[in-house]
Amino acid sequence: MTTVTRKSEIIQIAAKLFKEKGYSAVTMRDIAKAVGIKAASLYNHINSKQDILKSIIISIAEEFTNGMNTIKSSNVSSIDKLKQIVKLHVNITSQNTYGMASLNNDWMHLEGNLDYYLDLRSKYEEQFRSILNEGIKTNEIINSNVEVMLFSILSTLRSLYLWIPKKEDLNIDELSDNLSQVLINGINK
Amino acid sequence: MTTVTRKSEIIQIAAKLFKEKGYSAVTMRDIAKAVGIKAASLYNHINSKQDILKSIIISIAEEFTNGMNTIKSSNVSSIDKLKQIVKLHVNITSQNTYGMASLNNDWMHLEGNLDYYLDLRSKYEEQFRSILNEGIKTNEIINSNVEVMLFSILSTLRSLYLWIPKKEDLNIDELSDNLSQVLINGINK
DNA sequence: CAATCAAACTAACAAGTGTTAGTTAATTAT
DNA sequence: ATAATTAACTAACACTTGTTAGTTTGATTG
Repeated sequence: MTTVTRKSEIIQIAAKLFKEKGYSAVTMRDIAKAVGIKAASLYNHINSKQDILKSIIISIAEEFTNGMNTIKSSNVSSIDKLKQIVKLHVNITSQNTYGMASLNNDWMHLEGNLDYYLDLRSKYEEQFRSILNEGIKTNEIINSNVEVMLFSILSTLRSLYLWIPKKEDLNIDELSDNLSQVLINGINK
Repeated sequence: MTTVTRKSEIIQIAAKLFKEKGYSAVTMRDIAKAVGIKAASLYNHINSKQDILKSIIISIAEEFTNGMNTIKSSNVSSIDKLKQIVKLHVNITSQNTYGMASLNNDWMHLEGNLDYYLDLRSKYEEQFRSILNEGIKTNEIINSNVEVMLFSILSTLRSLYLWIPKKEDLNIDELSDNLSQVLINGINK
């Protein structure tokens, strides 16, 4: 049984505001008003504004790290690993579009955990890159510029938080399949 | 002869700071210090912080609108139009990576020109969409989910500002060709 | 019933915010 | 040479910022 604490409620509401205006433009009074209490009362539940940001970003970053580790060590083709990465992004993003906005746009405002976040991110990209390289070696993937392929796919996946909320009646599996199709096979007939 | 005015210098420096920390987190004193003067002196050249943001974003948005209009009315295949759109993004972004960051991340902080910006953006997307639909009709493009294709390509192009600065010895034409290849034909062998 | 505690409140703080007013020195135009 | 302009400065403003201290209220527990 997962109890919805007041703290988690505050963090969720803050994430929504952060998505709309960015971390720096959102004040503690903004968050308090959205929660329905006074700014000072927030401190009965959270330590600081910075701590809210950390709670939002780090947990998601670790989800991605864990997901990537699982995929990396799974015994399937490189193309199938890419499809699983797409699924990973669609799943995490659809469950927390607000948080994904903070992760994408406000990571530089992390104070005590910036190095840790950057470390997770660069390792994630490195594992992604090595999956592409392996696919080239096994002749599954075209021998083109790896950085361009990585950039192209990752940019799309990282922007999902902007597009998923627009889709009413979202079918996660259908979206994942569509995305994989377009990202892997292109749009050319 | 294009004279580099003090005003344009301030706007360029501000854009760089906006890219690093976002509009709201950058203070007039930050900008002044980077320029090498006092905050109050900025007002001899610009009207307000908001005006700096407007100068950065609107000019770029209009560049995209003009480029898209030209492409839309050109007499080439849909695939070639897409290649031209890729070129348009690479060209504009490589000339102003700082400004592109503001356009992507700080557009919501536009005060007097938000509606105008949103109008340009939605019309741009609409024209992009119609090029894809035409390509489907002429059998150049797969008859898959248009929104997913649009989202996928546009997300990649909009993220270029993050990746272009990392490439030393950037070859614009080579990057455009590589990107077109990946976006249109995918990475599958 | 008394004691405890969680979670709200009011009031205030020190620091930082964008911006204005007024001044000064150096350059340019008449 | 004098006037006008440009672009810097100092000082200050009204307001907002994140946060702390101390208090009150209502529910829960012994």
